[in-house]
Amino acid sequence: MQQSKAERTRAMIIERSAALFNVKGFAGTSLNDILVATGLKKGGVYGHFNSKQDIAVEVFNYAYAELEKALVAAVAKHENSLEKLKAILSFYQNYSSQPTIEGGCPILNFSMEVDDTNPELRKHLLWAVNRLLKSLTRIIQNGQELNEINQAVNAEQFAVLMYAQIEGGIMLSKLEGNDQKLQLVLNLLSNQIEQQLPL
Amino acid sequence: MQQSKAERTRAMIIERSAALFNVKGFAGTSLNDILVATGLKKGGVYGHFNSKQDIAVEVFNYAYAELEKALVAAVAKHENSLEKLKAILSFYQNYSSQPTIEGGCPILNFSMEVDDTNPELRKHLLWAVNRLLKSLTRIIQNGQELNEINQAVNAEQFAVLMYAQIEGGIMLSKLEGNDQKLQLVLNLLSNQIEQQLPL
DNA sequence: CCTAAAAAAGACCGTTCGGTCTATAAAATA
DNA sequence: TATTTTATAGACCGAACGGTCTTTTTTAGG
Repeated sequence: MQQSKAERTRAMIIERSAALFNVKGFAGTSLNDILVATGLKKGGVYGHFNSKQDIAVEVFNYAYAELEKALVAAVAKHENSLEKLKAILSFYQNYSSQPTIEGGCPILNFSMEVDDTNPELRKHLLWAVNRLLKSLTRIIQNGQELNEINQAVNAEQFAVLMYAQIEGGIMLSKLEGNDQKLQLVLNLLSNQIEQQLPL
Repeated sequence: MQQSKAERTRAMIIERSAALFNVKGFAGTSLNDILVATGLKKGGVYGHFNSKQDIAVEVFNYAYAELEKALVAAVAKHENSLEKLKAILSFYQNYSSQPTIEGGCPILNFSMEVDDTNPELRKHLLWAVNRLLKSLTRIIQNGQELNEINQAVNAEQFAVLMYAQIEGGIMLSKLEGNDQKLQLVLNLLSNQIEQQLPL
């Protein structure tokens, strides 16, 4: 047994709490919700964390890591840069019905509540969104270096556009309760990729 | 004095509470926040509303109405359909620095918290987002009827794309604390309009 | 198996939560 | 201006909030 009991319990608390925060938000998730989800009592939880805020930070980091892991896995299956970008779209095709964490995109969910009110969590959000945008930009830039993608394209701009569209699509789908709008946005994005990126 | 005291006070409560809910969210806004913002005591507020939930619903309707009013005013200045669409982009250029209600787009803000947990408020959100998308679609369709916009364009699809991009841009700008990303998205959207919509 | 260390239980804390109700104050009407 | 109606204050409620601390239980090492 490599992992200590404490480490396992701590990880369990984060995993079980992730869906709570992602669905109900920071203010909407109570300590009692966490106790119910984990089966622990207050003493058991506060032995591993100092505050609800601390749990939320760890939960976001975990939720983002899961998202990134899934994205990296989807992208890694392909060699060609355009295929990599398409793989990201494919990943999001199933996303609203099978998100990595219940409730949908953690960046979107956390950012709407947190930006104005919670500077610590905001730091982590900024880190995550920049990391995602940089990875996206890098895929496009690599494609340009390998002569798979048109040099005239502004990689950073296209990455932002792509990301904004996906998040907007997720928001609409979440609100409407079906993935219709997200599928539409992803299809249109796929067209944009095919029309604008190739040499 | 046409408006009764009650009507004025009720309106005042909604207006003063709008920024609270829009910034801190439903769960994050307490009754006490509302009392401080309005200068009233509980008796004074609960004489006009039955619950915090009721206030939130009225606040959202008010916030959406303000947004729509501003959008309609911006669009009405132009005759040409393409100009109308560009006017919407211009409106959002100043949006993150000067939103109609503090906190940014009420649809985005409310939808992220509410969809999973608050069916009554969700109804109003769906109504608002559909109304906005229909108006956008209608502008494009009118442009097609007047031979200002290419018939080959799918009006509904373009409206969704445009809306998703704008909301995604707002989200990024809100998170980053500056309107850089929103400006970028709006510029790219402007290019898309110029390249795809004309005859 | 025994014991020291670690983890979890659960009682307890003050505060704040959303909401109710009665008494008072203010506004509208006659 | 007198009176009735309406609006607001403010005390009050039980429940839930996030968080602390002592005691008990469990885990792990010798």
